[in-house]
Amino acid sequence: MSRPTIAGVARAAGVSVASVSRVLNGLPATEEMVERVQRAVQELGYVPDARARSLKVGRTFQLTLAVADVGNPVYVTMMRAVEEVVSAAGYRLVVTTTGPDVVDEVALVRGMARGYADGLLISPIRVDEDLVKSIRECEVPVVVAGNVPAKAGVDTVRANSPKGMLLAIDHLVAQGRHRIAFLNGPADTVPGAARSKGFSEALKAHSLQPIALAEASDFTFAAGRASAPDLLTAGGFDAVVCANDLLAVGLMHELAAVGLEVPGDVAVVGMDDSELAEQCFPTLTSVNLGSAERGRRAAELLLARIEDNDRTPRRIVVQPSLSIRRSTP
Amino acid sequence: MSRPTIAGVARAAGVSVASVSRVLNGLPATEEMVERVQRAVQELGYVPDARARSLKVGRTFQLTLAVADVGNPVYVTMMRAVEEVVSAAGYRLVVTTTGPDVVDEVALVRGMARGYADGLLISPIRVDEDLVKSIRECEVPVVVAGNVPAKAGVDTVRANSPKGMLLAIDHLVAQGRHRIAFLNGPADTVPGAARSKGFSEALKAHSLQPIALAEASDFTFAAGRASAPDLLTAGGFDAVVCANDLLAVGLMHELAAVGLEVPGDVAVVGMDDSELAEQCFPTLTSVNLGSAERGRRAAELLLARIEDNDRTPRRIVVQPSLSIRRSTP
DNA sequence: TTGTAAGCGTTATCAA
DNA sequence: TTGATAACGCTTACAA
Repeated sequence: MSRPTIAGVARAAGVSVASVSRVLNGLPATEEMVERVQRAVQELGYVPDARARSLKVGRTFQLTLAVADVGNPVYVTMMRAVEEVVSAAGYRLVVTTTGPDVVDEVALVRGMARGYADGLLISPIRVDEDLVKSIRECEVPVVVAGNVPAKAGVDTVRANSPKGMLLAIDHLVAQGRHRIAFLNGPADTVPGAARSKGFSEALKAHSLQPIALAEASDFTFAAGRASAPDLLTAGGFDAVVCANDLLAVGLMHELAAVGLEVPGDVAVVGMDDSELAEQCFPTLTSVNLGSAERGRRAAELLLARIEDNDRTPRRIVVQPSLSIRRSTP
Repeated sequence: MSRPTIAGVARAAGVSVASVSRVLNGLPATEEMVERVQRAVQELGYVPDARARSLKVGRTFQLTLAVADVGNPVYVTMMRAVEEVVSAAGYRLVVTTTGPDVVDEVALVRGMARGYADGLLISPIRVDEDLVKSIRECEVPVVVAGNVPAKAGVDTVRANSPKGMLLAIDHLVAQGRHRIAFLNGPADTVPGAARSKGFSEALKAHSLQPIALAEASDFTFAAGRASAPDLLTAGGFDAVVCANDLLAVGLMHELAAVGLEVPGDVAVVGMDDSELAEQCFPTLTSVNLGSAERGRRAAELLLARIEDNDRTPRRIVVQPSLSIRRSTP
């Protein structure tokens, strides 16, 4: 009643285990051999053990995608793109969640040495020395979807937040909005820092001063709502740029609650251009930071590095575009 | 430069591999032994290989959660609950996507025999004989979050859709809405069939006739939008119950597009009470089918079955509640 | 308490 | 072409 092994199949078929293995792996064998083995496999319902196999061949044909928060729709977009690429290449994709803490990210990267997968695609939200070190020392190829220092010596695919921010500001200014506020996520995160820098630069490019700034405790809907008062007490803005779509939607709810119309009184721009941007109301103008393309490119880099671990690390930057919807005039 | 093994550690520490293994697993050893081993482990940066370990001990300490669509926010809720329970029990959770096809589900269940994980928690969207068979024959414990026939002999945790539907209709009727339409997902899915049945029963309980019916091609936002015309051409309704939140939000967009106000002209009720129900505008009254609790209970059942595979299968039904928000009067 | 050695279920090398 | 057998890296009797 216990699971059949290759030995069981061999016995049932009256052949050696080596022959069973060969047939299963499509190596040369007589027709009769193939026939006998396949029948035994059928009868016993034999399925090869992936652990034993990978222990021997040194590959698992699994890839891990690690994201900070499965509830963030931007990761959904990325996941779908990654899944498509890796499954086409014959790999299984497994997704794990790291949570917002860098120590969990480090633990995950270190844990890859346990042989769970042939490669890791990670989108870290916070980065420190430890993480860079663990990535550099990781036993399996790692590709980072995000921004880590070049010295990490790892393939990266990242967005161009500053450019994206500029697109947002350009658009708002073109629509006559000059009193622009900014709702950022935590500034101690990689995206938070990038957005902040981008916002300052973009305003400067237009010789504008920021009207109000707020920093949410997280890149979530709830945090977006919670930081709305910080913006509202400052007041005086006719547009808000938000560091991601969840924050933007959270903010829009609070704006509605105090009777401010979007886009009439306040224009709102999100970032990520996730599925949520189309689902919310009014639909959200959002900076497309290329999450699908980043996912795709990152997956391709990972596959390439698995093929050849000696290639020099590439650092790809995906250019943003603006998806204009109803939350801006 | 290649990955250190337990033999390498043993050599470096000048002890046997067995001693290294013992120290690593916290078995009795002299203080000096512990000291020497730990130093060697540190120096070499040794991390035990999970494949080899699990091949030997027969457990992976991984659990797989399989969902149909990572983009559906109801799974986010469930995932979070499952993650919490299993990680507290010392398991790693890996998430895989099956897609909408039953053949992929079957392939996944069959594939579990490869030893990827110690258990599978699956939320199948379509169920057929093959799937039931593959679940019954699965080499590792399986818990189904959803509805499969009792003869499958498997632990299940399911929602009470009909009861949930009744809550929705009760609420609408109490608010004076009697011309109720229904936007279902595919009727050939498990949830689709359950919702359909529930809707009919609930209307009957109130001696009402359905005003309009539509069946979306999928449980997605896009499908919800696409089926709105089916409802709108029928017309004559003052409320719509939708089979899930994504469909409801998709519909609400189309209602707005033709100038119908929610809830003024049309009340809308969703199901799942996912994060999206709070994020959309107006916020969505939604039937809470207990996805968090279902996830939690399912995870507990899975852990219990891993402990003792001889326990008789349980079939848990989680009761629904109604989360009233702004989309109903 | 520690070491030796036999597996776990595969694949790959080598003879036959 | 096929079969015996040695790994892969670990845990665990069993012996010392």
